Amino acid sequence: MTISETNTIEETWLEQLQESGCRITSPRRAIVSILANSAQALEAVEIFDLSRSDHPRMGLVTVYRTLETLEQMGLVQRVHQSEGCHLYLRAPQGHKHILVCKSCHRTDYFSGDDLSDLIERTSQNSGYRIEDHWLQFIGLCARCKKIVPDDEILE
Amino acid sequence: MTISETNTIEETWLEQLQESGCRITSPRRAIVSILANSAQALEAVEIFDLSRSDHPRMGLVTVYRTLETLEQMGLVQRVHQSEGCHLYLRAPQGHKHILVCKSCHRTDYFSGDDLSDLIERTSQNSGYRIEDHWLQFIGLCARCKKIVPDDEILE
DNA sequence: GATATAATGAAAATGATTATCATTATCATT
DNA sequence: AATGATAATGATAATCATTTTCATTATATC
Repeated sequence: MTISETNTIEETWLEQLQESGCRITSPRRAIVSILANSAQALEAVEIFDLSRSDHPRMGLVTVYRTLETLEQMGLVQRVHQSEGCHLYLRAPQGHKHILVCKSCHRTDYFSGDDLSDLIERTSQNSGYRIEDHWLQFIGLCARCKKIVPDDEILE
Repeated sequence: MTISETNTIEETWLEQLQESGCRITSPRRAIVSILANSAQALEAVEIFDLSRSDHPRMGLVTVYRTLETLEQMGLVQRVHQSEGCHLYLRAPQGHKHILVCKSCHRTDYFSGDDLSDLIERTSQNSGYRIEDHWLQFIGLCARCKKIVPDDEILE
């Protein structure tokens, strides 16, 4: 009897790291594990704090370095905030756009837009070579919406 | 014979500042003058440097404070960059989206999209209350495109 | 198991932005 | 035009996120 192996995201990431010539180290395992399993966009320092429960010797610098590596490999993407630091999020397959809760940093994806026409048109009109775009919605998720009632003024 | 007064953006901004209960000071004049006349999104420190040619005693802190005031009044908007600091730009009338040159920070506006349907649909599907959105195109303007040829790999 | 070297983490540096606070300048009032 | 209340300024220091440096440690290969 063969036990069927379920490849978790985590394992896949570690394999990809290895294939890119990176060594598999325990700090990397810890960081990968957190990011691969979080539905929430996290700050570097949050990853640092979470990882230290299992891995007390973790350095914040290692978190930043690993994030950089994972981002370059396309496994993690940054989420931009209008203020403060970046958030980091497991990247979805294919290019999707993000919906971020500004209160709890929960993140969901949405699609259904197609910007390619607009990009084409805009680059023709402007003469720019458009290389990248951001489309990000910011708001309150269903849960946080309840805590902060509708009629309350938010800034 | 009456001389017709042309209200420059600059004068309009100063009036608006005054109407909001702010005092008109010479550092503010200098900062307003730079921002009202720039077609380019500027860093705080660039505004600082530019202003000191006329106003050598300018403080960087004053630049930040004035930017905050002008942003709150809707006269200036921030341009987000994936790395580094914010850029600040004279806000267009009405909500338009921005096209930023990542080389020279020249900025143009584009419109022609309508996200309201997508926002409506997405907020229904997700349960989020969407309060804000960013749509920003990043690339090379016509001028910088020439300097960096098409076939060169950019990162 | 030994070895080359990639990765780590402690400490310090950096760069953008914000807070503090004594001094200065503006503007409404005399 | 001078006065005075106080808004604004700017020098300095603080903060916060991130990066650099470098001696030490751990990994994958021989």
